Amino acid sequence: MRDRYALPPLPDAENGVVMRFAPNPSGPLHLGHARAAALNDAYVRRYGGRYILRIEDTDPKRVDPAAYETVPEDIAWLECAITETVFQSDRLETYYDYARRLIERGGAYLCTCENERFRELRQAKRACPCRSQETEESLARFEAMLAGEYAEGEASLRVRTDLEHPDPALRDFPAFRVLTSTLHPRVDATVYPLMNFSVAIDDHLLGCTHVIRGKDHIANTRRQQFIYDWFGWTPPHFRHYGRMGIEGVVLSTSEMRAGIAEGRYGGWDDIRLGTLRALARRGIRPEAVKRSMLAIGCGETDIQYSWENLFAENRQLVDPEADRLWFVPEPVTVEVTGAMPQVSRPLRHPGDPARGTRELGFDRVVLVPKDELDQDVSMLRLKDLFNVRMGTDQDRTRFTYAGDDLAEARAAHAPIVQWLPLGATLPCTLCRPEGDVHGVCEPAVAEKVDRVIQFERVGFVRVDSVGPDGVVAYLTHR
RNA sequence: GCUGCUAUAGUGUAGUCCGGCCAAUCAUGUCGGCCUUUCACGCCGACGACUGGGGUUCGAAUCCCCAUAGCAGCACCA
Repeated sequence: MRDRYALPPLPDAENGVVMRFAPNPSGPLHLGHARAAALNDAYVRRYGGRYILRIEDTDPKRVDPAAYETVPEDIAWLECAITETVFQSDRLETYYDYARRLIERGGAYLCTCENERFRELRQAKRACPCRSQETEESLARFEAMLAGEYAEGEASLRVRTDLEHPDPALRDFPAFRVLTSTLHPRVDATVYPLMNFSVAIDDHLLGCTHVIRGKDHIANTRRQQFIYDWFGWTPPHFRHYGRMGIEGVVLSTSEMRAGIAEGRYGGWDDIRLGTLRALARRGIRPEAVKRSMLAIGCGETDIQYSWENLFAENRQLVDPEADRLWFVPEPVTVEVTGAMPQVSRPLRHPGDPARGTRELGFDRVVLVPKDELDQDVSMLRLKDLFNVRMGTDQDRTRFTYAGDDLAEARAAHAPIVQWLPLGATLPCTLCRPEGDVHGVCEPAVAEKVDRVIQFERVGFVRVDSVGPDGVVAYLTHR
């Protein structure tokens, strides 16, 4: 039987691979990044080799300095087997050097045409005047560009491709531009390579054998091919997967940033966001994220992924480990008559009795979920305690002890309900994407900060914090 | 508009290269049942798809053509 997480084999991979995950440091990583990171990671683990984290920070306008911290953190959380980290901003001299070599080979020229003018010419499949310049002149003008003799927008180094190419996007695309209006947080530069140039140079120099990335890069792959051709290099094997959306979630860093700035979201780990930090905060395991991404694979079809699939992966991981505890949402105080004080000892985990029990003392008054009282039943089973008959006394619900026999409760189709003693509880807020629920929980929940537990009959939650106002927990999923 | 890619159940996915073993795989979901002092887990069962139309062929999810739909690119972003 086929492994659900198995990926198709890669060509020429038998002797190991060199792959890379190359994000733009513009913010924390999200599910979209996770797909690329997980796919590449899985192949490196399968074939052995190197896995490069390459920070693509050649556009200072798109660099968020904080991301130099958050991106490696996020990738570590995802447990990807990164073997080395490379910053493109450290490699500017290398790119300049290869630019000179490309010019010498006749593969690039320095263009000083106005943008709009160039676009018109390109559309018409016509060469711009700069295209015919001598190699020497291109070289000299490129040095002048590096020396700061051109202002922003005045010059760019273009790769000589094919003016007749049916796709105008591939005709003489730019490789370098001048950028002085925005300072780079890490380096002092005025000339930056464009993505297609730095990526082609780096993939070759770092020895990348296979590249897996989104299909939004298909045109870039063709552009990069021209660079490989000029240098006589063999390109890596490429594979492009389709666009992925997730129901109800924004996977755009800029949109998330705007939402945070406007106060619509509490931060990058707001549980309504698709960032890895938000998933972590909800109690989604990195392994569940990776498995989901591997199950999706690298098909070229666009997909609308469903949370259900991710949740199912996570539930499988979390269920055997999560201790069971009780949370009573919207608690109602009810007096129980006819029963002696006693101690109930529910199991910490029904599948693993060895983990022991916790103690809940019953003494006349209990807190039960409000919703349970609205049901059209006359009998209730207080879980791990006894049966009660529901009655009312002056508009208030009252319980009367109705025996210990579980079979009787089943026969009467009595709901089995979690409860808590009046005294020994902690206030608890359960945060869900649809809104918060207030209630009380067992005091033992306070020992579970940062862990995923199951609130029985409610769902899995991650205990986020314990403060003076009680416990804050996030609903992971049911 | 131009250039290109893709199209299997509610969702994701296998099968498509090399046509028959596919009345189409697996997971998830929904419903029902069993188990159970949780509405969880586990187990059993049911539901549910080859975008449409032509063609080639003894035979098409698979090959060809057309249509339709979606997506990507057409940035001095990555």
